[in-house]
Amino acid sequence: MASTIEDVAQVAQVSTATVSRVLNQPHLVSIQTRRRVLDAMQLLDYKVNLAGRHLRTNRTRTAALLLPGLGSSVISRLVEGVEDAALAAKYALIMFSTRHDADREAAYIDLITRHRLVDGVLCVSPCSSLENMHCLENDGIPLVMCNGKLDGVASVLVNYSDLTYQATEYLLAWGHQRILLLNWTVPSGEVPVTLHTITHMRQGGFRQALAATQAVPQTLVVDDNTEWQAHLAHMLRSTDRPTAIIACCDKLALAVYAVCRGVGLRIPHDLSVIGCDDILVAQYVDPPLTTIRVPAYKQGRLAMESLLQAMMGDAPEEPAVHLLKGELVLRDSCAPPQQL
Amino acid sequence: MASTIEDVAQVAQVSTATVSRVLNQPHLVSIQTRRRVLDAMQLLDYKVNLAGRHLRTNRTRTAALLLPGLGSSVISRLVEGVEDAALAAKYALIMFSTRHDADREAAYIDLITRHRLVDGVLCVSPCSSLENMHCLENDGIPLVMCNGKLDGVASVLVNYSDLTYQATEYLLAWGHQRILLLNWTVPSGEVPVTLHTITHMRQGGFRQALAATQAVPQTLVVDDNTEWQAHLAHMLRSTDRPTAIIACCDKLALAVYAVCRGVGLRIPHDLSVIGCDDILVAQYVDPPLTTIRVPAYKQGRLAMESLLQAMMGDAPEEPAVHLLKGELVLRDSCAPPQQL
DNA sequence: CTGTTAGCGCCTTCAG
DNA sequence: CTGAAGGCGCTAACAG
Repeated sequence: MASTIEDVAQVAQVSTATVSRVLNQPHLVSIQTRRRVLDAMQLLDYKVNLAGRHLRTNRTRTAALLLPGLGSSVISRLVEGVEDAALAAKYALIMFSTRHDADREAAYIDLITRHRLVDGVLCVSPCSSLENMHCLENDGIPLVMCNGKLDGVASVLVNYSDLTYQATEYLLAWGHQRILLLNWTVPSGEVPVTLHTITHMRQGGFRQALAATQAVPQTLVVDDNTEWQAHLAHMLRSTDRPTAIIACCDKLALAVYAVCRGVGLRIPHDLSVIGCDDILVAQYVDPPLTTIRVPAYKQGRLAMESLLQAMMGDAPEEPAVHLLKGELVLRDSCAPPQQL
Repeated sequence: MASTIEDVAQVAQVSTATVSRVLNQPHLVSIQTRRRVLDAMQLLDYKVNLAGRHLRTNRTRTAALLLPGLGSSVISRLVEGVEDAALAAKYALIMFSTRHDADREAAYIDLITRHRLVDGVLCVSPCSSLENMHCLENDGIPLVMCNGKLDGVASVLVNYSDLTYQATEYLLAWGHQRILLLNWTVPSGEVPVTLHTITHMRQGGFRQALAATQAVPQTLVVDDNTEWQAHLAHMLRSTDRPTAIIACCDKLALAVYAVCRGVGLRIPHDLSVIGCDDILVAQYVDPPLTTIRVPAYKQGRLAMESLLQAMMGDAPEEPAVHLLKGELVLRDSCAPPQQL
């Protein structure tokens, strides 16, 4: 059916070793021979059989990409970075999206380790337990993380701590005293703190900025369901309501917009709002949303490059940890607090 | 290093053939032997080497997923459907996102065909030329398309024609006479019409709905750049401006919101707007956006199931073409046209 | 620069 | 129900 190097060798009147060399170390083959081999390949419409190569080399040139989910613009840009780096090195990507489900993530990791179908794993915002990650470690499969940190594992982090600090400072500078942080819930169970860096970094930066002031940090935890919206509406109706909100993503920030309309508060006059991610529509809404922009593409690219290094075998002794900067994008959703 | 079936066979005191059977046709092995083999596997922490299996079976149990891009909620739900179907059948997915770039898509297809690294290809909203697709066909690699149609190729389509028809009817029923369709541009070059089904279906449904009326169909083509926004602003300032707009996605619809604010028109009083995709924020904006919701998860699931069938070898004679229904989600962005 | 050779790990007939 | 044996396509020594 499909032609093999043997067929090519026969047509080109050379040995299979030479054909293989043309494929992998062309500089070791004389121009004339190379030409003959390439012609034969074209003639036979030859295609390398990767299974054979993988079996022989014991490497698949494939990496697994473990994502928390798709459909977020940040993730998608991150993936583009990963993809570009992988393709430049001729690596393929097998994708798994866990949809923020720890069980699913565990199942995927099990699948990966049980089948040895990849040379390395790139894990973005891991949500499952520590054991799973160590499972990979122990198997000697190179691992790099984005937005998560584990001892001895290379990772590329965005400094959400500093960004949230900046956002909070920005609001403080405008005189806000009652600022609310709208943050994700941390999955329950004995999940290691180190994994959930974003949520904790955010919290940390927020607290740190407020520590030097009289302002009291308020936090509202957001679950999957929509109860938090009713809760927020209730808070916003009270007399000592927050005058500013920092949301952990733009979608949430825009949900706050809707809650405000329901309650009769106007942004930014009655309430300042800061989002995160800088999604496209953030600039279209009324008022345009002040938000945090994150170097997602760069993050993905760096992470993949780091993983490639590890897969190539020349991993640095001390696993690298990158900490990337983001920026606050000022638009019109913040203003001084109203005098009550 | 890693243990093989040979190691397992030795420990379990059986032949490698038996170990292989335990892996693939356990019912052919006696309970006792099976037990012994499984114990040995556990003891040795045995993992199948897929490369060996692939080489032997000449199948990789892997499918390629060719996406136009990530970061759209529709795509992400579609991918979830694909993923669920694939995993249920124990197939892995290799992902490629073309970012609406025909060259990139062609490169990916070349990669796929040149390496034979997948058993089948699932192509979503293809953007490159016909040849590439036939390239796959000719290679005998099973192919299924989403939102694109090619002769002899199975596909799963959403009936955007009908949906746009419905949306137009809805606006007509409210008395609109000057309706504008905001549609994507069709890539230039000798790109086959059959590929760009969504764009054309939309156009078709729109024209069809207006054909029975005196209303004149207007279309504005949206490019990657933002010039169209200035153009739209200009149109909206004219005396015979459109009184309603159908946008080909919610992001665009929300961009229209912003243009309206710039021009001083109010939605829905001065202008009715209908979007497409029902992104999360569509319900948060002011006014909540009337939009088209599409069964993306189901589409992905069906497409993958269809591809699995083909990869299993029992493809139907006549490649299946599914046509899925969507629905119009009524919110508050439409109203009767203002009396001028 | 090129050829010979020996497997990589697995599945699958064919016998028993 | 189980075992023996061959080979899938490729690469990497080792010779020449």
